Amino acid sequence: MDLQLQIKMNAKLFLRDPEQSVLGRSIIEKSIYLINKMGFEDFTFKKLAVEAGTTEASIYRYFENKHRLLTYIIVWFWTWLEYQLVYHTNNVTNPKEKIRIIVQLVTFHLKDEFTFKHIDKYQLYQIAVTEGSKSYLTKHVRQDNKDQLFKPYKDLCGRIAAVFEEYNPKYKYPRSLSSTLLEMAHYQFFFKEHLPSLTDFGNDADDKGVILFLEQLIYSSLNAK
Amino acid sequence: MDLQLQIKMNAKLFLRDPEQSVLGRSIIEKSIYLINKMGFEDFTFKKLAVEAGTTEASIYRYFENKHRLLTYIIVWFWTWLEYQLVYHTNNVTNPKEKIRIIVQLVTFHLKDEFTFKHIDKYQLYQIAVTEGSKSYLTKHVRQDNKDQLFKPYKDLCGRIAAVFEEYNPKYKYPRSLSSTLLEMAHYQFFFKEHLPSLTDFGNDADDKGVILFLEQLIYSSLNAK
DNA sequence: TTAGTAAAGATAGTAATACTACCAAAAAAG
DNA sequence: CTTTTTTGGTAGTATTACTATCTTTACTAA
Repeated sequence: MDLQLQIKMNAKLFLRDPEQSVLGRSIIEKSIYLINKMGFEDFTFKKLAVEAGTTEASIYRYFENKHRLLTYIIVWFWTWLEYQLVYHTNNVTNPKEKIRIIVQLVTFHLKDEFTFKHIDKYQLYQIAVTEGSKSYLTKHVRQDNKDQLFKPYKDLCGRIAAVFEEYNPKYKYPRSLSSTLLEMAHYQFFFKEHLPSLTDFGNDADDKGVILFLEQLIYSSLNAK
Repeated sequence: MDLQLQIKMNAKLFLRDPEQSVLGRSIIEKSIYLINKMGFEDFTFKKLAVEAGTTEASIYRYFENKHRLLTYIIVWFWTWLEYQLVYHTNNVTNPKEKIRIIVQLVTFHLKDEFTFKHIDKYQLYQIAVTEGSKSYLTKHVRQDNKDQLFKPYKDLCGRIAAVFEEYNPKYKYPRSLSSTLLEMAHYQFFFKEHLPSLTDFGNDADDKGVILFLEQLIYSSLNAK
């Protein structure tokens, strides 16, 4: 099965909707490739224009600046994560099973039925790990938040928090535990790869250790009296 | 009591040691002021030169580029945190009391006896919260790590992990729990201020909720069987 | 069929940024 | 005291981050 899904994005994220044209989709595709390859700091609209076979001016017709483009792709990723969460927990009643699925999802270990011609989800995941927090760690975070740019992240966080509350209605920090899970899924993975002594998984070939740590963190916190 | 302390920095962090000259110390002082005021993205060496009453070229004699300067002040902060940790837990034997001190320290709620003429520690703490992770979330993190730039962060993480192990020698993830604490102390604080629905402390006037959450997270994880 | 309109491309230009090369003054060392 | 080293100042370049304008292409609707 090859399901098609169109992710609807907040119109404030772009000047012209990149989903609606060949050039727009190419801009997204090549951004993901380039940001992942060279890092957000070295990524420029000039390089993107060359890669996409167009000009800087044309890219500026879609996105105000490179930070908005980063926010666009990161928000796309969060929105996709929320879709996946809903899709995979739809018929699941046991909150313990839901939590298992959530951890698999945020560590990118869940099989995904959806495909997007112009979006390489694994590359996008890697960008989310390394560059994701840069989308909100800015001085304009409050204005961006007012413009609802981070709604998909907050919705995802809220949905995971609701599962935590379902598991233990008396637990006092469902949202903070949820944002901790979301951030740490990325950070522990980054640390494991690049700064291994900040983790206990330095020599591991796979991500099982990270997953076990996250599960231990969640369950011990939710089960504590 | 007004204790003096000279923090020794890895020589790879600078081209010329800023601690050794009036201009150097002014560069550090004004960087902290400007990065905190305008955010790292809008901070430039030109603006810093104007603020410090010098020229761009003079600043380039001290630091290769603005990212290195950010790394310098963030690493300084980590080093200071480790000094504080050692200083405040020196005569403490009870690991539970040590953990209480650690949480107070990483949330910046511990009284500090040391002063530095040119470093405003509260401003530096705010930079650590918002810009800290940008020092290592780069494509050159591996080379920087080889150059030992992040040693103070790893040492701090290791020291906290050692306390966790002291509290429970059988606990399997002391380092990951330590890096989780260090990151989340900053992130929960940032979220509380700017994206409150990612936390459970949106309406709180103080940081008590964040502190209780972090303690609950640590103790439930360390106490779980 | 053709006139209208919107998207995309081409070209050029500006201000700021990131950095380098080189020069001058002061301090320290022999 | 002269020489060398340190330190700061001046001036430049390439790149980046945009903006403006004009032409071409493409689709759209009378």
